[in-house]
Amino acid sequence: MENRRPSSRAKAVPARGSYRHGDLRRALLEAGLALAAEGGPEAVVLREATRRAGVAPNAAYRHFAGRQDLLEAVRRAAVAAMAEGMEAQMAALAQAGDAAQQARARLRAVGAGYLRFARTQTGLFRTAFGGSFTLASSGDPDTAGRSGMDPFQHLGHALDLLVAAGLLPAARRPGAEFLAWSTVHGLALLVIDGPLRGLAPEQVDGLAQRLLDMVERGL
Amino acid sequence: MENRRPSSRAKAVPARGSYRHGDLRRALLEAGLALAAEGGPEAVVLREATRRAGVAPNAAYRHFAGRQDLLEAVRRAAVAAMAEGMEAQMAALAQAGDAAQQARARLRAVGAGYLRFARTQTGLFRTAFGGSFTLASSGDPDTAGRSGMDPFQHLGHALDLLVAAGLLPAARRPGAEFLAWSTVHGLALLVIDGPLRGLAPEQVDGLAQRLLDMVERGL
DNA sequence: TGTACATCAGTGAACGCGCGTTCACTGATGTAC
DNA sequence: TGTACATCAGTGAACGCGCGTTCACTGATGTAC
Repeated sequence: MENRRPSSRAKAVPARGSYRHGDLRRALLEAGLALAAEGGPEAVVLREATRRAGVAPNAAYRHFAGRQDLLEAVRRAAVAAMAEGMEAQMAALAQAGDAAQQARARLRAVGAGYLRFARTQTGLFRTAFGGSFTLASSGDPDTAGRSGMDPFQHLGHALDLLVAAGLLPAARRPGAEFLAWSTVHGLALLVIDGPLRGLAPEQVDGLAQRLLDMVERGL
Repeated sequence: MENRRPSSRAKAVPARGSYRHGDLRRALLEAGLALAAEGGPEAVVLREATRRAGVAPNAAYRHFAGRQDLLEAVRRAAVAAMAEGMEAQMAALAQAGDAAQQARARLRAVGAGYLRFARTQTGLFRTAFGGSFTLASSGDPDTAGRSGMDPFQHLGHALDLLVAAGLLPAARRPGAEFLAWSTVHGLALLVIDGPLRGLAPEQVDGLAQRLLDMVERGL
């Protein structure tokens, strides 16, 4: 089952293979993601990524400007992974109920998806949102899930639906994403890095539900 | 104005001076705090602390087991500094109003103190609560402010007053500190490390007020 | 179809960096007699 | 009060570490003729 040489460009399946390695850029990115998943952003180490890709350390410089550049690419991919986690959570939603019920369920799914991702993919979460980070410029495909939306856009959309359903006064809509985000972000960090570290998943879920109740009531 | 030799133990003022340096442990701790204030926890570097104390690198090992031990001491001191920030915020409170008004004002002061500390002492905040951290064992004097309470105890106390004033159903009291903390912690991080980084202090205050409104209403 | 050439992905070796930490020491102090 | 001794805070030199990054290279590929 050895690789045949591509006649001109071929191999067909990967959009754009590179010459020697096949697709070193992708391999490095995936190694970086694995490192991030294992140990968070500071574990994304150039030399280790090249090691895992089976390549000399400096080969990375053909595809990334340096360590920082690789880390940034990994970060975007981690954000996209979070978006997909949220989408999975929303897909599991019942389609029943009126617009109001659906809007509320959607907002909760966004929050629950955030927390679930933080809990189950802690390394990636810390890479995406753990340290210094900025909002992706809207529409960056690297940070979007399958739906084409990034996590922040999902949150904004859920809040828009809440307004449309008459559950959130339009006057309170501006900036509401930051209030909701703060809340859930804070709990996520308390759970993964803070004093709530040891909590059983069910206990975390309980807290999360109360927190989301609080947001709904308070918003 | 040269130092006279102490006759037996003397120098009197510092509780327990060490022999050669005067009080190297304290000097290292303070250098560590300065480093943390400038660059957060990862800036707390043993060699640099000794450099600032004017001492050989390995001298630190007379007073700390190693880098981790120094960092931990710095962390506790940073937590205590936050407690004092909260206390300052509470001291500025009007004593007027009934118990209900006072209880609410107190909770807001705790939250506002937290956010203010995060904004004005970012490096120390990140050292205290930025990475992995655990709750101090209750009553640890190293993490307490002048009042003898640490930040978490201040929050708990404010919530107790809220219950006493009849503003928070006792049934909802258990775990409420984690909900309130999450909320404020999340906003703090969004402001210092996240997408809200560029915001003017007044805008942050505006968001903070809305957030605290939300907590009060939602709790 | 066949040969000469240009491209550029990956190589191999080496750098300087600052870090935390260990070792055997030295010399000012406090204490026993 | 005066001398001998023990203590132990701080010294000086050195370590190994893995990192990111640079250099001049090599050799498989794609392309021009």
